[in-house]
Amino acid sequence: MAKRVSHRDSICGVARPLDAIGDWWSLLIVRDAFDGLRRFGEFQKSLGLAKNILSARLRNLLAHGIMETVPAADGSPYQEYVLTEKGRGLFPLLVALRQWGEDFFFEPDEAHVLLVDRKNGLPVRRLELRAQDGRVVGVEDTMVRLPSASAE
Amino acid sequence: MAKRVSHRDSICGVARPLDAIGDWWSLLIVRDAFDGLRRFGEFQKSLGLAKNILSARLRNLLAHGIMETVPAADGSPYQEYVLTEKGRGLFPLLVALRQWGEDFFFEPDEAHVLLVDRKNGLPVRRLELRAQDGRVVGVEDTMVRLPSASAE
DNA sequence: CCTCATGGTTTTAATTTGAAACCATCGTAT
DNA sequence: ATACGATGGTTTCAAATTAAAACCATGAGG
Repeated sequence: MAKRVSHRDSICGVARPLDAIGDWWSLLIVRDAFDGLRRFGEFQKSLGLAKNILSARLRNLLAHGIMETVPAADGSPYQEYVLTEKGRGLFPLLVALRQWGEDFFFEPDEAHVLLVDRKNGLPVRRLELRAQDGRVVGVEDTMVRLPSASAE
Repeated sequence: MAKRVSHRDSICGVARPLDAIGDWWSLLIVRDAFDGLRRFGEFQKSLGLAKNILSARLRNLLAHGIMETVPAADGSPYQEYVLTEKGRGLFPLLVALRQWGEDFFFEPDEAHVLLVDRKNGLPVRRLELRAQDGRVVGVEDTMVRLPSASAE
């Protein structure tokens, strides 16, 4: 599961997380978890993937501390899979993925699910990256800075 | 390359984009492209992946309209790979991934690259999702709404 | 007990990945 | 012209991963 990571990536902040969720299914499992799914069978039914693969993915998500198992819930003797704090931290990423998908993978008039404010049912705004002073910044306004103390 | 997508996913807005960038390398290529890399050899050197794999990934990114080739630049007879509008649309997603990585994949004192405001060198703020009225909303404040007209 | 539902693991085949070798094109020096 | 190195790939083949299906374990209900 763990892939070798090149030099630059060890401190890059992008490659490391990809090791945890960088495959097709893991993010979909997390999304389903956000939608309230908890049981092995629910995930399998929703995603339609082989049970061994789901098993492996859940194991990986558990190993990375993105999900955890909780003993019961409705009295059944099985366990449930729920997001940890770390897993819930993926919310902005999923929103970003969803908004990108809406922008470029659907026809303007094509129906798709919408992320809405639970309070009033209105769609949420677009994600915006802001600088310390509050300016909205895009790619061209930012740069990456390497850590001052040269590690490695 | 194209994976079968279950019913719910066809309109979900998350699964579709994953088909385009849902593997380990593609996002790293895009990140490198944001960092200014353009040439086949540059990507290969930076990422340290096999040439055939890089070739396949670039082909896929081209096919999905995330990158495009431009004929020259510095006079050399080769082509360069640059992000399209669609590709640049991945910026928020990469920021989200990076911020999640910073939060959970590095020790508090561990060195890592930082995304900073080009204007003054200060780190950017965290991504925040806001409702129409400007409230910052989290997972629990939102829900997904299926399209009213039942498609399929 | 027998049987069913749930939640997996094992087995086996197909696909994907990766390393290395090979090849094509252009620019340059001879 | 022609050898040669740099760049940008493709082909080949072994190894790892994924997927489908069969199998197994546990507890609940009859």
